[in-house]
Amino acid sequence: MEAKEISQAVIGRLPRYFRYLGELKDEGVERISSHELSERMHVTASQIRQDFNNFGGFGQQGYGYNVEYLYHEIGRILGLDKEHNFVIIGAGNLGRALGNYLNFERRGFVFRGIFDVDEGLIGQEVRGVRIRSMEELEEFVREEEIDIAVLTVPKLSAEGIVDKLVKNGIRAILNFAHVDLNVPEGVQVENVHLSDSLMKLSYNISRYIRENEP
Amino acid sequence: MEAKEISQAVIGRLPRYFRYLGELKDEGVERISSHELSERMHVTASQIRQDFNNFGGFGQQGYGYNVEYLYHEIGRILGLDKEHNFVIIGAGNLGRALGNYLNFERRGFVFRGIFDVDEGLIGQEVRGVRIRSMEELEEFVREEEIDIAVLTVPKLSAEGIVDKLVKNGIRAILNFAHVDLNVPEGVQVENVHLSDSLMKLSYNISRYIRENEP
DNA sequence: TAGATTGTTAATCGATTAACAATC
DNA sequence: TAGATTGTTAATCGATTAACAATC
Repeated sequence: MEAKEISQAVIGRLPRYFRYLGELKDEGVERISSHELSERMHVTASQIRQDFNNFGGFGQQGYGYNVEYLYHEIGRILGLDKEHNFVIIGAGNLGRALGNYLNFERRGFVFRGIFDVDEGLIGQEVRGVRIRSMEELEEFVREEEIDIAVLTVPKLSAEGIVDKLVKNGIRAILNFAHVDLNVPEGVQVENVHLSDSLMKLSYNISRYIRENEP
Repeated sequence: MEAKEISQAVIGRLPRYFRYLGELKDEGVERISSHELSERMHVTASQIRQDFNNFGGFGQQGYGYNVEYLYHEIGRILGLDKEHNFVIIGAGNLGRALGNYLNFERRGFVFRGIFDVDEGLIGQEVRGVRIRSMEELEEFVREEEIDIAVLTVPKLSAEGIVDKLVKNGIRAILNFAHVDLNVPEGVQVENVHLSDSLMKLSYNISRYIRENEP
């Protein structure tokens, strides 16, 4: 069924569908047509139907989609029915904030460990998880079957840490370090480059001013 | 010169070019061809030339591109030659961490204020900036000519705050709240939806396992 | 000048939208 | 059954890549 390659453009839209369907579910909505959903999400009904049909038919002609069922199915497609153990590497301001913020246990993401090189931080706790020495990282990732590493370290140390993670079986990295990571295929990377986001905003501000406030 | 509309796909690549050119500059590299840059960045030389040519010819036949000049020009295109005042709204863990982390003064992004509803936080400082009451937000944005708001508040309060920001002339929002913001055209939004990023990783992990570890 | 490499046009590829027959 | 809406094929649009003449 799920044989042919799905484009990342489609994957990138799944979490948003999942969020809207969750809201509909909470509102007690039982069924929804691609047209109604398209109005709510500001995308075309055609795209919605194409996207869903990448994974097989979830709807019913003349009826639409059952919200509860579709919500559940998209969650399953996203792999949210499985648990994912994650660690945070770098217990600076951002790393500790994410430890408190990434509270996605109900989505199956379990915060298992946090690491830093700074002796002063080691032993402190973040949401009940003890900050460990970087020395323990490799064994921990291997033994505790960590899938995902959230990387909040300076760019210069990133590459070395990534090598260690890869060597010990990491499957994915959420990268906040401002470098492009080199990983073998099979290791997934999502970059969160906040300065890039700010620069895009800056460009679009300038463009808007140039075009509309001459 | 910069008349025709540039696609967001191109804009999205500019910060990365900017970063690589900055590195080349720091390495003392004087000139680079689209082919050399393509090898370094793992994109096609053709795309590089097309992208740059959206903004006019920066290169020279038979020579390539002057690194220093191109770096400077892309910075200018991104609007980094202008100052952008920003505030952070929500002084929770994430907001405070970003106050310390978004240290982009040298890129022209100036941290001017941080706001929260929590009486206990008001008066504390984040990188020398005092946490203010949300009551002061509207006047501050208006009087201090704030361009950019970094939004780290619970999703339920996001929409109300966005209205206030828009009313007082905000130009762009970096949105960490897990909702789609409704803004008039002319207000730029970049979303940083960390749970969406985790879900994409989850999907790609599942897919890789399904296809390669049957 | 000869060689290199851009700027730019043309070809290809992929993603989005439109249309409609199938069917609930 | 008639009406509604999907699933899917076809048409369009836009973005990427290839090719090459222009030119430094």
